[in-house]
Amino acid sequence: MTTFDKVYEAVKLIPKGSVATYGQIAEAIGNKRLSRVVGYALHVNPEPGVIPCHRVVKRDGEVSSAFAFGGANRQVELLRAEGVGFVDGSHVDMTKYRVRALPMIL
DNA sequence: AACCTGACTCGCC
DNA sequence: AGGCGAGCCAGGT
Repeated sequence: MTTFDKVYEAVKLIPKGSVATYGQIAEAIGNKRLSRVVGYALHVNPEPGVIPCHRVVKRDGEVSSAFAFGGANRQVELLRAEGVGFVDGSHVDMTKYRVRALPMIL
């Protein structure tokens, strides 16, 4: 079980219609400072259709600038399709759609 | 094998 | 309040 695998596991646990921050993923796998690694993990291994990386956003709710499935705009589209609301064109309404607590990965 | 970099976050100035 | 440096892991050069 590598750190990357844990990241993927945590991301898969994000409920549909909600989003999680990189920090929350990092926290779920044991170290909140891994937030950076979380992003890199999804960057190099976006396993399309398996890992819902579009549900992962920055701490302030802004979608990442380099999205693998066709641009940040595509990510926003996917989230909207799941019922996630936005405060503007690129910021998720974190007060309503951010997951309260993400299960710890052991 | 070492060094650099990258979807981030937080603390200090 | 905004800017900068540090800390984390893996892969490429």
